[in-house]
Amino acid sequence: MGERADSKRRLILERAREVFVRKGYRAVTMKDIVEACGISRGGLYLYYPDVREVFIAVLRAEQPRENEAALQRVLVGDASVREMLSLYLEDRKREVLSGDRGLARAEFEFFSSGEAGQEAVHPLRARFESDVLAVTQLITLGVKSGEFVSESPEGDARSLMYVLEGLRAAGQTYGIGEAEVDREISHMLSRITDTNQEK
Amino acid sequence: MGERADSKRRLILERAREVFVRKGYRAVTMKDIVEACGISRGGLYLYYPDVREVFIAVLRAEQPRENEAALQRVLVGDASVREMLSLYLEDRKREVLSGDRGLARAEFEFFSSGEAGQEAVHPLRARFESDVLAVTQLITLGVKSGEFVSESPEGDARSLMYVLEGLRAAGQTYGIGEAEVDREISHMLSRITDTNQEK
Amino acid sequence: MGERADSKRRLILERAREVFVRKGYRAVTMKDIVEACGISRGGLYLYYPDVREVFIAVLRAEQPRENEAALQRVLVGDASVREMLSLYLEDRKREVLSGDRGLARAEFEFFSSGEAGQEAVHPLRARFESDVLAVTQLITLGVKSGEFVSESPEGDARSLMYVLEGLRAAGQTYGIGEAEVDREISHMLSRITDTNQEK
Amino acid sequence: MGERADSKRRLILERAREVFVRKGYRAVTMKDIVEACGISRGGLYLYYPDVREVFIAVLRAEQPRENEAALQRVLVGDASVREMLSLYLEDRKREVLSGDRGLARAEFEFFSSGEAGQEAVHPLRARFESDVLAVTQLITLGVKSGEFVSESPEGDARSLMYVLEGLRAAGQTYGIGEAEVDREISHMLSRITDTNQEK
DNA sequence: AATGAATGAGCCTTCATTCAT
DNA sequence: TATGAATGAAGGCTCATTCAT
Repeated sequence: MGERADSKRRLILERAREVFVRKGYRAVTMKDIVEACGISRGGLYLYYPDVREVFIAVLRAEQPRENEAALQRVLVGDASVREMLSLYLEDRKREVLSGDRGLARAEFEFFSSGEAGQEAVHPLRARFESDVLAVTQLITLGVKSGEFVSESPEGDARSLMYVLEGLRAAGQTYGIGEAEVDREISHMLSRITDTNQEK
Repeated sequence: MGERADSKRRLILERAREVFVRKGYRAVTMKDIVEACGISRGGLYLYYPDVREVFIAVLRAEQPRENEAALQRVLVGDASVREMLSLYLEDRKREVLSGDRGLARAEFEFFSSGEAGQEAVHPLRARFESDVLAVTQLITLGVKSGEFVSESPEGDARSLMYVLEGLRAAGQTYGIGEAEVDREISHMLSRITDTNQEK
Repeated sequence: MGERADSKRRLILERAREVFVRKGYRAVTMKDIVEACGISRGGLYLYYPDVREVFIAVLRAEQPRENEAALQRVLVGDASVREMLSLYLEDRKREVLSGDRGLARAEFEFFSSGEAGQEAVHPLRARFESDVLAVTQLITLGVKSGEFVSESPEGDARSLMYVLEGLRAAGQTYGIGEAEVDREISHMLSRITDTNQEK
Repeated sequence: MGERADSKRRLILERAREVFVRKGYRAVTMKDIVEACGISRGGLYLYYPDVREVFIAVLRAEQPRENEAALQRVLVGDASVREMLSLYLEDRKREVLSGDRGLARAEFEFFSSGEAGQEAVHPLRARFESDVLAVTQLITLGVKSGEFVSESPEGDARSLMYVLEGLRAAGQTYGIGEAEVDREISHMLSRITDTNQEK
């Protein structure tokens, strides 16, 4: 029961995820998902009543992936704080630049189309806040070690995150070049970097 | 002929614009547009072959409106530079908080859905750059008048714009409160206002 | 416009009527109607949004046919009152015995399935009352001419009608033979015919 | 085996009966029955191959219930013949007026939809004839006791039954009020009631 | 015997698009 | 130019029915 059904659910979510990554949210039909899963029309309806529910399930399944990502991605390793932040930002930069925005586009379409009820609102904000927290901690560590200068680590972290968010949005709409991303990141970093470290 | 056709085109674009504002891009059908315009199905096809072309035309018609907007919106008046920036930011804040993003949502859906060829890529970027320019000029003015402190007016303007972009994106997805918008804007402004900042 | 649309509507109702006669109400699909009309799927939806509406329209179109029927069917001719009543009863008898109950079955399914709102409730009762009235008048005439004996023409007419209704119902469910119909009709008639009855 | 199977069959028929009472015949799906029984899809198919067979089985199980009903309901008690007939008619009146027609609606749909083969035709006719018989006996008794006047007890019984059938049919389609039912019953009764008893 | 996951046929409904007028 | 009736493809959804376990 649970066994089989669970693995089927996993299969569906996995394949559906690929579809959402490829086509966004609005353009996805039950038929698309059915075909991606290699199951029958009725078979899919056995698990999810419509595209919306599939997407919400995909979002939910995404959370673990994300949660683990944020802090772990940043804090692991014996690198210096500066290097850790750089690594994190490299990651985000790649995300911004690559067409592979993962679910980002689908999420955006989903949330901006009013189909999102309340249930599905959390994951994205959770991810954002989790990243803010991670970066805040990094900056705090950096301030202690003398690598960074910040009167408000959380404020600076949050601004940085919003800039990244803005870069992502810009990248998704009108496209953005590596140079511009680098420039923005440098500019934001320069604010929390002791002027004497900057070379 | 040209006369008549032009005014018909204008009518279509005007009504279609309202539809796009209301429903975004993907959800809009030729039928929606036809009904909004009060013309016949065939009549619409006489001017535009599909939704995409209507939208592109709407975008093009939008540009003048935008271009005029940015600088004018900011530089008009005999207020102090500081007040002018505040006014502009108030504007953007309202935009972020209200669901009414004008064509923004439709544009986003359009550009992020791969349906945009090359032809129409400009408008959003153009608007962004136009705003960057306006704010850069404001900051430069402010530096001259001693109201602002900035080593790189354009860099600071751009960062500010990206934060606004990020706030908008966040607002569109998981929602955002006035307090948070205020906090972000204040934080960014404090960089170019606080005399002690850079030293 | 009206011209063309009206004739199309008439075509649809005519063909749909045949379908309802053949299959009743519940079993009829939009597809059935579409095929019976020889038009396209979308074409039907242009005129009626679902089976229910088609049926209601069929019912409405039926009324004139019916109204004209009742009295006319009975009172026309220069036959004696007795003969006129006999003719009418022959008619009903044929109706009871033949499987061809016209729309009766469909109407029954429609009204007994709760899908009938208020709008369409009238036709069946209207027809019944119209028939009651006709028969009442006949009996009254007969009493005057000395052919019939009745203390309450309307009461007798109504009872007769209910018996016919019962015969029809019986015929529709478990079937009924000509002999039984004849027997019932005779029995009811004997009440208003036999001079010795009431004494 | 037989044991277990029989009780399972009984369970199914019991629950299925409720479904048919509620939804009629045509609207009932195997799924409805499965859910009402709380058994598995496959489980139901083990006993009945389709809705039709379930319904026929329900009908068959209904007969005992009915047969016992008619005569018993009427002849039991030490009331006068007149009172016994009144009781029976009260019963029927309630049946006509209440929306709760038991299986009547489903039966009607079943028989009038051509899905009834020959096998299942009996129950309804059997019930009708059984009622005719009971009322015939009552009238005969009444004639003997001087309470009723009838030249043909069976003929009068049968007419009365058809009127009841007609009332039921009318009630099911266009609705009928208590006054009208009373009026009809009185009218029919007045025929077999000695004029001098009518006060 | 019993289960319930899976299948696929069938009907519903909406639109983009065409075309005769 | 303009109309809007008509078409048919596309996708949604529900069940009857089967079958491996």
